[in-house]
Amino acid sequence: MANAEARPTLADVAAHAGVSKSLVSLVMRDEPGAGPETRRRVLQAADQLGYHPDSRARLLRSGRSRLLGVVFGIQHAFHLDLVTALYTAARDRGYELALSAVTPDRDEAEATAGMLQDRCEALIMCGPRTPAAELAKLAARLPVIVLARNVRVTDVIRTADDEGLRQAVEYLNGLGHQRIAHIDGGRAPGAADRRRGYREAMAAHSLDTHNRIIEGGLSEEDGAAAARRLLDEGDRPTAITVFNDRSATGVLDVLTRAGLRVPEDISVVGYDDSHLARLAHINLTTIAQDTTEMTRLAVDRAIARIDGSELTNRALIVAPQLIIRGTTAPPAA
Amino acid sequence: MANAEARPTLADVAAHAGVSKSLVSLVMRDEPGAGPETRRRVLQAADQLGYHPDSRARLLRSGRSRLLGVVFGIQHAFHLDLVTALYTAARDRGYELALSAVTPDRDEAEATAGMLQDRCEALIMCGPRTPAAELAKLAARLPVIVLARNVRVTDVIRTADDEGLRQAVEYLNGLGHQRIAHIDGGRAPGAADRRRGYREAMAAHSLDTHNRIIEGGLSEEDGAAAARRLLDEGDRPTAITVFNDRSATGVLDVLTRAGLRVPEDISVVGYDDSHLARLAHINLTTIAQDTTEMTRLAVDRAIARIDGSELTNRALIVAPQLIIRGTTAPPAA
DNA sequence: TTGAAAGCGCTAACAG
DNA sequence: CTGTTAGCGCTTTCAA
Repeated sequence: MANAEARPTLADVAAHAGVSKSLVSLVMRDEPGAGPETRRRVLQAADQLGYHPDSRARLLRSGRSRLLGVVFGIQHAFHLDLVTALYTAARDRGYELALSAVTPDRDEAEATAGMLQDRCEALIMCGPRTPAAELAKLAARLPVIVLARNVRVTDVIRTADDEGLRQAVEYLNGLGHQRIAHIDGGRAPGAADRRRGYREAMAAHSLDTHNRIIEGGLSEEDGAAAARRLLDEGDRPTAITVFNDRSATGVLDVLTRAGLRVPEDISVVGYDDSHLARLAHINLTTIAQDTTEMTRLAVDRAIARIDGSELTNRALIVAPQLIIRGTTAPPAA
Repeated sequence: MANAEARPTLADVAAHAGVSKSLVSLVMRDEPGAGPETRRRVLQAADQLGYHPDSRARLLRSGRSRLLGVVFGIQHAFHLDLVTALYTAARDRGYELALSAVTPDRDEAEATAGMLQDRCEALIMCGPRTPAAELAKLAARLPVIVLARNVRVTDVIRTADDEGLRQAVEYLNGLGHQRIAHIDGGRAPGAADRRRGYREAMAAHSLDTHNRIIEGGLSEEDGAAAARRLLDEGDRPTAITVFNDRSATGVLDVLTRAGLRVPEDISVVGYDDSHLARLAHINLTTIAQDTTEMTRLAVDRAIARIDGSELTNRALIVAPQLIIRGTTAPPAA
């Protein structure tokens, strides 16, 4: 239990096996260049001593870490989906992830600074709120890939959020809805594009007069508060598009408690297709962001930058997809 | 953008400032032993070159990383609360966190192995499902602290889960409830203790005949499914205690959809006091686990082990606390 | 207050 | 196939 005895080193193993350090190094990395008998002896010695290579020394020497830093918000359901997919994407390309969370007590600057210490080869930031100027400074130090936010100063992988809201509005209008409201995301990344998509789609279908944007946010409470305001105001819409699934959950709850049936009395469309939306008891119609594709692109782009490729196309836009579930239906006659 | 130019090193800064590496080293670490003028020159040189110390080399040399590894489930709301609090607790003691997530595509063994590479000085595991024998092996390599699970082979910080359920049952019985059911957590860490606490409390209040344990789990869907079964069976209880808040959310939803009013028709008590429970629109009565205290103890214990203290008391048990919110009331007359 | 030198544990050349 | 020799970038003695 008291693992006080200093950890064995390469040299210890070499001595124990009666070979040179180089051989041990080769064997530990599974590189060719050592005889089978030597290999066996080395592995046995390592096992006996309980040897485990020191990654810091290894990385210091080889100059590479094959480590991608990821900054994400621990409160954001969608970020968690991104992180989940990033692990898979990174592993497929032979990289590891170093996570740094933004929490109520740990802001984005702190989370980012933590990553820079760790000699990550690139930094992937989920929906960062850091000002563009700061991002630019960062990008001068190491490749930075921004996920799910629209900026100009770094590589960006994002969903065509305006298109997403257009799909939602078109679908609802196709069902027969006209009074379609939008509970927005305030100043959150992506919110502006989604608002614009909503407005443009309403205009395209000559529904301008029914335009109704309520200030929301990204949490359940933001959605709930906005829904309450919407109900208070009277002239209830027959359908609501919401900034994200999390906020939509709050909206659904307020509607239900107010005695409204979803979707019979009112339809609701979320955004993200986070795991929340897929839950059987929520079963939310939503606009899916393709996290698999986004994270694959993000990792590929990070690696390309690490490898020093000269790339011009800094923004990669992924198509959203409407996922029809149980919270939408034609308006009551 | 092309940050191809090799990163500046200590030596570069030293040359640029016209001093020795040692001085630069001191200055960069804010250690005493350098003249004010020298200090200024060094800092200026570092700034000009855009120098940032290489933590790998630094740690390699100084032998310490002041890094605590944390393994957690990205799907578990409560783990996210723990991680949030761990960041704060670790920072207070001068340590940093290295996160490794368990995802649907990345099991606990993989998440753990990732941490071992990183030369963390100790490992904190949130509700691990790794068998005790494996945990013991791990603990032979480095100090391991287990949070929120009851095992014998490592240090453990956990809530008195049986006591938590006793509080819930007593409170409900005090309100006048007798038919109190428990939707359990199956094989999840902590589930057995909570079941036992429920049974013992029911017995203590001579409610044995009303004992009713429904198999649940830790997700919303588990709770929803269990609630459906409960409703189908008839002889509805007047109150339900649920394994955790997340599952309770699913329970609430099924009850509401079935036309039952909470708490007028039926009371619900969750567990964890995760942020879910606190949301205005959920407002769930629950048993709080004191994450602040638990993580503080976990970090303290980790550091004590790192420092080689001989400690005997391996299990630290934290008291749970009933948080009364809006999902509980006396049973209908 | 400053500098020179030795090495942390490892990998990468190169010789044998 | 194997061993020797240099360092990676930094901290840490120890002397000046």
